[in-house]
Amino acid sequence: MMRVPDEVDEPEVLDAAADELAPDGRALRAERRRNERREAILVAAQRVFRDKGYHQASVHDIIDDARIARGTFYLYFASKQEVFSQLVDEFLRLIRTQVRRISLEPGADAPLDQLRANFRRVVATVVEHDDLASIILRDPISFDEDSRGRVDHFFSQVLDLLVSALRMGQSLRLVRDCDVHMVAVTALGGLRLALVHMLMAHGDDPVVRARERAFSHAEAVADELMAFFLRGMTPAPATVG
Amino acid sequence: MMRVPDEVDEPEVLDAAADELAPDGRALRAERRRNERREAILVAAQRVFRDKGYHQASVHDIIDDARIARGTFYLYFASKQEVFSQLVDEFLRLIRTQVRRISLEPGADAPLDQLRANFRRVVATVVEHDDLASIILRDPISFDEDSRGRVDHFFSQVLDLLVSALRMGQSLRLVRDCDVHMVAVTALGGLRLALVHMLMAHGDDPVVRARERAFSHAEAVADELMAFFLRGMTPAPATVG
Amino acid sequence: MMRVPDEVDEPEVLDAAADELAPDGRALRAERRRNERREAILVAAQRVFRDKGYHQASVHDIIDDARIARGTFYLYFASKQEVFSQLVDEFLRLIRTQVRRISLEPGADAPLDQLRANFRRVVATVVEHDDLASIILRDPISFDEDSRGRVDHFFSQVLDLLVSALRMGQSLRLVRDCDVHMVAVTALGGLRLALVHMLMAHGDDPVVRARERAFSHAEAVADELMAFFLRGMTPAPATVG
Amino acid sequence: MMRVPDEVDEPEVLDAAADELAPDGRALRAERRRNERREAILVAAQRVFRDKGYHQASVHDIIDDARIARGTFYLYFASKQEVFSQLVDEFLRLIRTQVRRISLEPGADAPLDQLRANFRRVVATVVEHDDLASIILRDPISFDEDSRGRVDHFFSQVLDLLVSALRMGQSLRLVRDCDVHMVAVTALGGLRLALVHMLMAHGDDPVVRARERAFSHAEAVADELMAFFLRGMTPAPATVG
DNA sequence: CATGAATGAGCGTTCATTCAT
DNA sequence: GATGAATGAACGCTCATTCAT
Repeated sequence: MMRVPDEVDEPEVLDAAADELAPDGRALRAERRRNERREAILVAAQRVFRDKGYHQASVHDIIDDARIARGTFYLYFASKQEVFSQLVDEFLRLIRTQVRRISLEPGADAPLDQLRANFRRVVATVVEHDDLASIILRDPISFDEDSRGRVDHFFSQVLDLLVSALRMGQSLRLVRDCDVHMVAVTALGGLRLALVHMLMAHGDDPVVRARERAFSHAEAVADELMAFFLRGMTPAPATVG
Repeated sequence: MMRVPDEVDEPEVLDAAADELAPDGRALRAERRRNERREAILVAAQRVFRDKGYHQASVHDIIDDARIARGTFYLYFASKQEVFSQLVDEFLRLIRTQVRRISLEPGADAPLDQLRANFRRVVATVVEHDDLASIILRDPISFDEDSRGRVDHFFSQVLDLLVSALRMGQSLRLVRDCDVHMVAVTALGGLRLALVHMLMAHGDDPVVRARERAFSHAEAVADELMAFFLRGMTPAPATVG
Repeated sequence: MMRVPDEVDEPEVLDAAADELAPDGRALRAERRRNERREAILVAAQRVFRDKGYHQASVHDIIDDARIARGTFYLYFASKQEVFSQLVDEFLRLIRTQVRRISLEPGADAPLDQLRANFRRVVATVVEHDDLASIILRDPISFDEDSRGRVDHFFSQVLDLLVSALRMGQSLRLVRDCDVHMVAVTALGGLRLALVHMLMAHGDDPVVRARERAFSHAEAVADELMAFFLRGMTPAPATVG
Repeated sequence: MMRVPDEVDEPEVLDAAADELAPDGRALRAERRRNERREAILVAAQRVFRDKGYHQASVHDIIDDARIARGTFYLYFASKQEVFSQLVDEFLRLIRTQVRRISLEPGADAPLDQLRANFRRVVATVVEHDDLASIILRDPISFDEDSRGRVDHFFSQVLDLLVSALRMGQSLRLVRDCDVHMVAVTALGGLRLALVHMLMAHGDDPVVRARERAFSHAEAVADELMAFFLRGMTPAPATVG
């Protein structure tokens, strides 16, 4: 989380410098202010989209929350669609960086440990970025067409990942004989709804929090999910995991 | 104001009587046409709501699809909300009639057979009413408030049912020690997404149908779902189911 | 009020007979039913227009009240405007027949007695036809253009009558030196609002009836109006009236 | 998250301060333009409501008259009802400030002089705000429910005022024995219609102006009204007024 | 003759986007 | 760069009138 501001921003600063030839503190500050403003709009939009969904959210809601003028919004984003699209992309990027292919290299951790680590990272990321996650875990029917496409594509990538993992598991005799596509879909659905409930457990409404307290501990959610996926409901001992 | 009593009113009385006691072909046909039209609007609305969600669907879309005038829509339904609400209610009713509590009476079928029968009935109903099911399986954030309430209530009833079934299973040593709420939520999420994919497998787009062909056989879906819920992914033999 | 039905309707019956050449009981009854139906619609329309005004009243309200089908309404009247127009005309005709020019012929009653008789007849007619009167006493801004024109014309005729009566009164030294047009307008306005309150006193709302009980006796209203118009508020004795 | 405190925010603070403490010409001009626009809409709405009444007037009429876009109307007023309501309230306020209770204090003017002053002020206000007055003098049946309530309440207050004034007049032997409620209503009705005709005399239609030229001089109208109310039509000398 | 289903222009209102200041 | 007034297409809904039965 700690970062040295100047280094990260440098490339942008250089671009700006090219315009002026003599970059002084003013340009730097202007650039930084621009980024802050942009970020503030994204944060406001996050809250609004989480609460209302894409179509029901209005630009009015966003600029109200961000305390900026209507026109200012359009200085930073070309449209309501664009700001939503960027939020979606940011979250997809976040999740993608948390999921790593399971390595079967000799020195690697046990596959199930790698799987558990993936689960835990995803769950932690969802909790950390709860607003974004709430948006993406929704049915994309309520998105604009572009974002719907990207989210659908993301989840189909996730499914592909799961399917290939299951196939590998089957070849290793770690996974039983089953329709891997169906199992992948079902597991993803279970994961998604469990994550939604976990977000409720971290929400503001105390009644909902109480109802969903089973989901309040993120790591426990991750582990219980894994246990369920691996062993189902029955008490027969699973030798793995 | 004084009037000589005469037979002036008789024909009317007879007419009215004829209307009520012996409806002729005309009235019958009118009634049937009315019902057909109403049904046609419901079907059109189903398609539109399935494709766009509640808020994004416009009355214009529905009347275009149904090929009727604006006013005609309002002859049959008081509002866009009402037609949506009726679709939602109809589907919830359909599903509720297909799910039966598992009986532990001496003469009853084995609990797992009863469970499997429930699964199969639900899956079959979903396939049979694919448009309605597509609507209800969505995130209710895109519904009107009333319908959202009813759907949320329905799914929370389903969860309650699952939780109590799991508890009973635990007391019978049929279900392992686990967080029943979390398992119930995860199973429901898995079921829901699997049903969504099954609906894709029954849709019109041949590309999608090919991709989802694993879900094309409804009964197989039901059975595989049950197997996954009961035994998870691992090959350890489950003695039950 | 008592009338022999057959005689009054005869001319119309003959018309119908011309069509058929052999008028039997059927044609007679049909004609009578037609008139009754027409009258029923007018009565229903009266109630509706009284309660809602012209533009706010809908054809739906009228056919609901008359318990007929939409189409039936248009069999008897070409439009909502026409039925309103006929109600207006009927009331104007009623009032016109009650107001008679004051005669100065040697054998005639005293002018003030004639005037009082006019007042009383008008007030009695308004009470008797309270629904119609309620409609016409309203501001004609809420009428259709045609009816507004006719009502405006009617009241301007009334004003002309008043003005000429006042001029005559002045020539007879019965009326003081004043702007007769202004006095006529003011008197008419007073009369109209008093009549409106009298109608309230005859309405259904018991609270309103109680508030307006000063207006409950029609003849007293007529006499008090005349007294006010002739003598104003001051106690100076008027030798006339 | 760690940030080196710097002067990044200062310019904003200064800007904000400049906005609030020393509004420049731009802000002032914007404010003025805003008020002008708002006023223009009110004026257009006045004309439209005067010509058509509340229900028959459409937002389309108003924005056409004001030569603005649909959306612009709703920038300044929340609804058609609100703009009407504001016009009504403004006029009621105007009139209320012109009517003062008659003082019987030793040093006060003669009661009849105070009464005449009230009449003249009201008449002058009506002439000055002819459009608003035209609206309010109409039958409130054509208003929205809220405004109808306020106007009805206003006129019932006026009646109460008249009734109590008449009662006081009776106790002072300045008013003859009569039904004060009925006299009050009749006087109010006379006043209202006289004002309506006075507004016609100040309207644009030259034919109407000619017909109503008796009402063209506002003060004369006020005085003639008072004379009529006090003395009626008869020539018997009234010692008062 | 009576019916009531069907029509579509019109209503009041919202909101994403533009642009002069 | 920031503003917010202005825009107008689109929304859900109403209602006077028509017409096949």
